[in-house]
Amino acid sequence: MSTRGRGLHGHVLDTLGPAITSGEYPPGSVLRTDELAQHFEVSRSVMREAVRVLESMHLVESRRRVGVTVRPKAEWNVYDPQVIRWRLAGADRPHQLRSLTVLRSAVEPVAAGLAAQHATAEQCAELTRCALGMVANSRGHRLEDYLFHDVSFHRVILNASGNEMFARLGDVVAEVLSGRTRHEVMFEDPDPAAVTLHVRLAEAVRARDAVRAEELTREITAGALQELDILAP
Amino acid sequence: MSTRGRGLHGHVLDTLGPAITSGEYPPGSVLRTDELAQHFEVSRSVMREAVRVLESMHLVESRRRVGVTVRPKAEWNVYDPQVIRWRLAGADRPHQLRSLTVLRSAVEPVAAGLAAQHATAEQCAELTRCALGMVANSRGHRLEDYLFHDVSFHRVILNASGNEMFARLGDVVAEVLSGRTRHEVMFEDPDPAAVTLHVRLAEAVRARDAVRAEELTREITAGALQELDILAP
DNA sequence: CGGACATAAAAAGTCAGACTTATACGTCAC
DNA sequence: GTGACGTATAAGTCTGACTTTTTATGTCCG
Repeated sequence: MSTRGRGLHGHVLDTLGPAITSGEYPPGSVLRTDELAQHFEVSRSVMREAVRVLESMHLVESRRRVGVTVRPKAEWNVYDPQVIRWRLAGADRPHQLRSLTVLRSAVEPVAAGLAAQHATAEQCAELTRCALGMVANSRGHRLEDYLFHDVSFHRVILNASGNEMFARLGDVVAEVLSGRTRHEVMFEDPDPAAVTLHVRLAEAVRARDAVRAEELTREITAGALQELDILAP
Repeated sequence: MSTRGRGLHGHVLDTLGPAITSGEYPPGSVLRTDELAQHFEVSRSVMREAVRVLESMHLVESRRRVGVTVRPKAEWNVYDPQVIRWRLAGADRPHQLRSLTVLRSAVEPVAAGLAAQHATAEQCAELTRCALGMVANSRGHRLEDYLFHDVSFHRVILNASGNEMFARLGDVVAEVLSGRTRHEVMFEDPDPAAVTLHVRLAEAVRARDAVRAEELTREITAGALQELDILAP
């Protein structure tokens, strides 16, 4: 999923990216292009392309006579979906998950308010469909199906906000929600209260009630934060 | 500023990036690596590195036997600082400015609330210093100095939130604020009400009053949005 | 002993050319 | 019309030689 046959440099990135974001090469580490090329058994040209990509993510800096140095974490492009995926797959997954959930709690309520103002009839319908799907799969350990509708729901909200910056967070939200059910232990059925909130949110958007939509979303994201505190206090 | 001597491929990006984000090569356009290399008078290896970077930003997709095709705008990594800069420098600057301001209005209030809880004594002091600097330069067309303190103020808030995702938006906010005074016409001195809000926000953070900090920031960002509506309704 | 300056080495950067591989597209047979 | 097949095309890869920049070293002179 992450690396479709993007060629050799993609394969290198799949190994080197996680190695850097996981701290295996801590900030300040110096890598040599030639050595890396040998290590990965690729040509220097391929290795250079990979380094260029890492450089564009501000993960590393390449300087003559010095080598490729890993940049401090604070400078990384942490909004790059690829970086997010690498970090979620690595050691500081819990930390990253919390950061992203806080981000959600800031963005989604505002997005929902805007969605209530700008959603098309089609988007309203889709929203209702997702909410119903969540209800239908909220019992009996149908976690995968529930997740699918949950993700779709939030994607529609973000898209309907009409703000491109919000819309592009759809993948992030999907990643966070998926992780919750797939990586973290999730034996029980989803919280019925959360399901109800989604249904009411769909109604609020359809009713063009921006204030209520925003407030309901605040409750949803507050729940997500609370859930994190329970899992990893 | 954007391109420190990043080598030839950096120069190519500085031309090709804006050309794509500005719509000069609309989505679906097909470019050929060889032709581009000739056009920019660089070797294919350099051109390939540039393409890889554009690919990592999801601006283009490179496929065998087809070429390098420009991806639809909806797939671009719009959080990439480089992409943001390119777009702010191009034709849809107003649109991008609005998107970013809406993003600010979602993120900054929550960040301020967290800052009130987590700011160190040093950060509180820095915040007060910035606020005072804004006051001191709020009259007499000292726009550049005012801007400097304004940007610093918001950076400190975002950093003090303790959330890395928020912290990384410091550059974006800086870009938006700078643009407001430097690109958009800004004859008059800043709104005294806004200055007061910043002073009160610094106080709220120092007093650890998260609710008030959040509310004050909401007023600040609401003002920024309103300002946009006046300039480009 | 110490600072200025020249020198050398190291690593990234650049280029050119040959070769490989995947794939879109056209052709031909059925 | 449909399917199999061949071919042309453009990206992908590799290699080796060369250039450029930056840093470390070492020497000479004060």
